[in-house]
Amino acid sequence: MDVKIVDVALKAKVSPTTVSRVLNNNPLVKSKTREKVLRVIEELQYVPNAAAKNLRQQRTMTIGIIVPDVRVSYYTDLVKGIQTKAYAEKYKIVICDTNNDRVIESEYLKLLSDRSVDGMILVASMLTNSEVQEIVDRGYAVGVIGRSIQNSKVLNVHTDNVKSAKEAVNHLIEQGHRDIAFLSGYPNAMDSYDRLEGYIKALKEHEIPFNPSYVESGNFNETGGYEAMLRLWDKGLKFTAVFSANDEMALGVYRACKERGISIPRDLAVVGVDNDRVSQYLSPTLSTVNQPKFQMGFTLAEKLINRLNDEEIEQERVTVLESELIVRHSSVKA
Amino acid sequence: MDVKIVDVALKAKVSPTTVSRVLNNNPLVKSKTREKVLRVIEELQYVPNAAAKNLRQQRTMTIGIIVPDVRVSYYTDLVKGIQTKAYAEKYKIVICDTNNDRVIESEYLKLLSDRSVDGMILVASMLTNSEVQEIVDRGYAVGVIGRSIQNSKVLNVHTDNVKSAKEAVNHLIEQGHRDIAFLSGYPNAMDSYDRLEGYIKALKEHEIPFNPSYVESGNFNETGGYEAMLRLWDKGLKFTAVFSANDEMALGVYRACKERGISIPRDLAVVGVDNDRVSQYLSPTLSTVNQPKFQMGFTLAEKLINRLNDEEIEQERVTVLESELIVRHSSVKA
DNA sequence: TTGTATGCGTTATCAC
DNA sequence: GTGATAACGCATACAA
Repeated sequence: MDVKIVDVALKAKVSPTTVSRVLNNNPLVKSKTREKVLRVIEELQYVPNAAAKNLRQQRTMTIGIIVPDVRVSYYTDLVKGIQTKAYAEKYKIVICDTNNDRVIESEYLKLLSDRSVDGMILVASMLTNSEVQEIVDRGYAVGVIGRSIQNSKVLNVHTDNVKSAKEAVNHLIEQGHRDIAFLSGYPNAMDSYDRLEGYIKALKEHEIPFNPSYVESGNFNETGGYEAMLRLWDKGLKFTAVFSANDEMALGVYRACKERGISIPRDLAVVGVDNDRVSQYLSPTLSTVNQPKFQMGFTLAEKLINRLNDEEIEQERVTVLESELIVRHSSVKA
Repeated sequence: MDVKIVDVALKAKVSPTTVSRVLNNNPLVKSKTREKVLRVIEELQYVPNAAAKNLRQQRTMTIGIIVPDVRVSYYTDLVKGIQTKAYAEKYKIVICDTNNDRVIESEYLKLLSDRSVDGMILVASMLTNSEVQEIVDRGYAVGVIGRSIQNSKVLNVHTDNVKSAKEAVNHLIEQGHRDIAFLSGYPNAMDSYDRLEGYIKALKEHEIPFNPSYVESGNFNETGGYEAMLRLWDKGLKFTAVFSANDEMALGVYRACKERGISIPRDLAVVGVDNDRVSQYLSPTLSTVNQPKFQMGFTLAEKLINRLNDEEIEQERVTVLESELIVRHSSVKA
């Protein structure tokens, strides 16, 4: 089988312990010995066995990430941020794609709770609080993005969704709109909830009555956004603008409009959230609230790793990053 | 620490061996014993330790995937296919994003060669043949997408790139174009090479002389495509159509055209490859060669897993799947 | 500065 | 049907 530490030890005429010390940069080793060992390691192409190391050290230097769908650029931008930090800190990442399925998500959680990861990052998770709680209780470091959690240990990074949603809706109102629909995401997603709150606040401030009929859920995905639009129209509602809780659903809005011959922004103004990569390629380009996705992932990974390295760093459990409205063509009449 | 197999054994008044048998569905166990053990496992919320299991069994039920950039939908569609099959077969996946950097890719390869995975899938790899060879020699099952490899053991899935490139260029010629530029990807990528070949063949068949000046490399990414276009124009070349070896680079073409006030398809016809998700949202919509990305990933994972389960299944080392030209608006004048 | 002995938690082998 | 024991490959406590 593979070459192992004793093979190196024998050839270098030292003990396995010494080889281990060299591998782990223990400064006690005499530099001459170190060189000799390193030479043999090179010669034999020795690579330490991960399973043995993990078992012995009770840690795997691996972070698990559970995301709804790796094809959605919002999630992959987060992943990219996470993995950039993880890589810099010598951590590996395991990615689990739940396909937007809460059952699969539960199974993955179980799968990861076999100590194959040291910590987990749950993105837009649909798990129950008690499921998350249990993982924390088992001693895993946990971070979440896109959901709230009542646990005082779970790390979290988000933007001020209430504020940015308010800004987005204010922008629409300033463009002269008063009948504004809202497409929400998963009901239990914090992001979704907060954006609804911002939407309502903006209306209130302009003394526009809030009508719940104008709110439809699109589950954060393209198809959901498409179907939500059809439902809104089928109710016979009149509205001249729509605020979509994310850009993915806005894609569905575009599709629905195309089918029904409705012109954006002439007949319908659209604003999304995320600044998804696609949004700049749409026609018209989509006005949206930029989320610092890479930075969010990076920051959360940083905190998680700090905790794993149990450095006694004073760090906030929750980080709030800045988002900003990007006005493009979908919300401004020519 | 965690509850372990002996804790279960003690509480269930059996030996660890029996617990292990229950966990691994060994039929020898008396059903009454099995039930008792399962009850205790449930009570104690026991989850077997992965590292110990991996060490003992010399396998991890994990597949490593190395991709250039998880933000690119071509790659994530492949990943989705791989992970769907892997998940069904109880395999986990580790994803490594090289950020299009061959040095990082090498490091990841090293990282994964610590037996933390049983097999690897390399996507659009920039590794040398000998690097790949070494991994194979170490006993890892290896599959590749988007590169050729001289090794008789490496699994591969691809489409007929020569044929589909020829089709795409024929389509442009049929639209009346004779001066057609070609944007290639990485020089050593098989996909890139084959698409160039198809491009040349199509020209030859229509007795259009092949001029190497019309070929520029864009390294398969948006920026590369953009810069390649500028280089082509700066050479003072005249051409009315461009065939881009993938859709990502076509995005760069769109950007360059926008900047220079060149209208697609009126002044320049464009055809890409991949049927990237973005391509249908572009304006004009992008004509492209559809690649069955999900199926490619799925199929490769299937073969890899067959090999890992060392079933003596007779299977082809190389699979060729069908691709098809999708004509949209970027290549047809109104 | 280096080496010896032990154990991490599981499963495979063999005996009962 | 079930159990005792060894071994997977490494890092650590302790000894020298």
